[in-house]
Amino acid sequence: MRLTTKGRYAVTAMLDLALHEGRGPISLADISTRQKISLSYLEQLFAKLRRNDLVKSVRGPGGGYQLSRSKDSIYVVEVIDAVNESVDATGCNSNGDCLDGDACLTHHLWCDLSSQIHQFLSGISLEDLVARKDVQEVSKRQDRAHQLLNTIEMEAVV
Amino acid sequence: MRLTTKGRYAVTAMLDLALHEGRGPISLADISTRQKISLSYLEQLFAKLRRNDLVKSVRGPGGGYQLSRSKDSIYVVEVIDAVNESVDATGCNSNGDCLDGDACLTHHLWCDLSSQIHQFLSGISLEDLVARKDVQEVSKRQDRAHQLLNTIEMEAVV
DNA sequence: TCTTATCCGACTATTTTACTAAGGTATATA
DNA sequence: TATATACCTTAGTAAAATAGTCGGATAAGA
Repeated sequence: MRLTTKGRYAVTAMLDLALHEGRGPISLADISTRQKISLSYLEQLFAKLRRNDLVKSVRGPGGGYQLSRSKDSIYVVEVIDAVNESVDATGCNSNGDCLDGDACLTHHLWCDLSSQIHQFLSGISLEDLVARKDVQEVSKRQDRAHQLLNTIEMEAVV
Repeated sequence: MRLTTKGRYAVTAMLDLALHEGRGPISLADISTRQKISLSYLEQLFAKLRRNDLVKSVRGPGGGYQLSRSKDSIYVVEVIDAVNESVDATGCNSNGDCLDGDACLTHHLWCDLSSQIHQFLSGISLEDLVARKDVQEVSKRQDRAHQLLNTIEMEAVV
């Protein structure tokens, strides 16, 4: 089992989409600056998210990504699964063949832990996260910083 | 956060100790054959377990390792911690400085997940595991195989 | 003193992570 | 139709971690 920046980035990016829903597609460039995630890395992650039907894309200028379903029906566990970060804590993908085809001493313990984690993460939707106060506060801060950056850019052009 | 064979090996080895308690120290060679874990790798893991006061060692022939406390006061989470496998799911060690010194959008989610996992694993002692039916069955199977191996070895010597 | 076993440090192959680079493709707008 | 935007794809890569191996030192019982 691993839970690293890959899965965290994916969930963060999906939450960013959920937070900025309703104003048309969101570009990866926007997510990249807001969440400080490398653009090309985001592209790789979104390729997987798209293949797993979690987002849909719009090409061309003004394009970007949108959630493919309503945010109350997308669960954190799906996002993590989509980028290949398994939530399985066993060494045998829960097959029970961890020690020469048989279960190892601690097989059931890791099974229990896995279902524990799975249950937790499959109980939290993007909607749930959007509704959280701490998320809203962080998001507000990020939006302010983002707008400020845009303003400076515009002035530079002029 | 990661939970790989390192942590699983450590817990498995500690459980092996707990299961064979009472007949003096258990050698790593025994654990190695029973649990199919490389002896040198076990040595590395037990160095850490010893430094964390989870086991005590007896050198020389007939020596080996014993639990340093009673098995009902050693919890799975301690064993995993001892071999440096963090149960923390955040990217900032729960410091909240994941994004330029501030919390990232999903910081609190990973905090919640971490405490969820921590709570689960700190609620399970070696005693609890020893008492489990599935553990006892696997252990019996392993002991039979182990004794058979010893018998064959003795005959080879003769 | 020989054997058994813990101790200890250094070394290594393999895998994964978290990227970067370098292109190509589709489409809205001027 | 030109062009800029933004998605899409593949390939490569530095750094870190994993899962070991190897060689030898130390301690204690037979």
